[in-house]
Amino acid sequence: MEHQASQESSAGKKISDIYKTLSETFGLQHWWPGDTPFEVAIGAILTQNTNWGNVEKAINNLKTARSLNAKGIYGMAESELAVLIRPAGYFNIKARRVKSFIGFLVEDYHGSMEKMKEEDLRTLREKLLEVNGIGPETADSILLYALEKPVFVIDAYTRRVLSRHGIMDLDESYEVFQHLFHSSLKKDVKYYNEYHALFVRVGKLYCRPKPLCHLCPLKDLLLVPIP
DNA sequence: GACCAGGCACATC
DNA sequence: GATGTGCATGGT
Repeated sequence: MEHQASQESSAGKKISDIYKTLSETFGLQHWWPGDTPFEVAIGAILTQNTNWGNVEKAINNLKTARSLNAKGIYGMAESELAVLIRPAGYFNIKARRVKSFIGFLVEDYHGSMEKMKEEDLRTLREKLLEVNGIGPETADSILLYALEKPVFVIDAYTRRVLSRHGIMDLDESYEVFQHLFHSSLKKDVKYYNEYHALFVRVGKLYCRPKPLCHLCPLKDLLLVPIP
């Protein structure tokens, strides 16, 4: 028990150190790109396993069609939506997922992200996870970036960075990764927002499947040999 | 042409 | 519970 606690706090310190180095290196990230909570939520679904540049094209198509709102998408055929979001890839799957989310938004919150924001956090997260096409990362992205709830988002880059530092196993569960952040850091929306954005920034540059650790600003914090 | 991208659901063992 | 597979466009 004592051993576990000291392990956890040492991992916790590394979590704080990594944030410090990343923020000093890269500065503010200004995430999430999106004009409204609704746009951020749709973007969270569209960006699943997809480059953000492609998502922007899809979002722009929705804007041009004056359909980037709950009513617009609710009244649209799934096939029509698929055509608009085509650049985001997996367009048939994502059209269904966006439709599922809109259905939930309309039925439970009258189509209002403001109303959704008033929901109890734990309840809302569970309900989001029930929606087809919304898994833990998408749910938490919506909670943090659209609704400003203090929930840490775990993504592929976060997993890779932590596993390469020997802090976590790559295939550890989402919840275990998330718990490490929740237990180590002050529960603060701006902090969580910035930290996750920094993971994506450093990950894109240096922590891809083929890593460039020798160039990474985190290399001095590595406690394991550089691959 | 290969590799990668801010995942998820579903089938199967 | 672990592991494998389909989904698809567009940039490097």
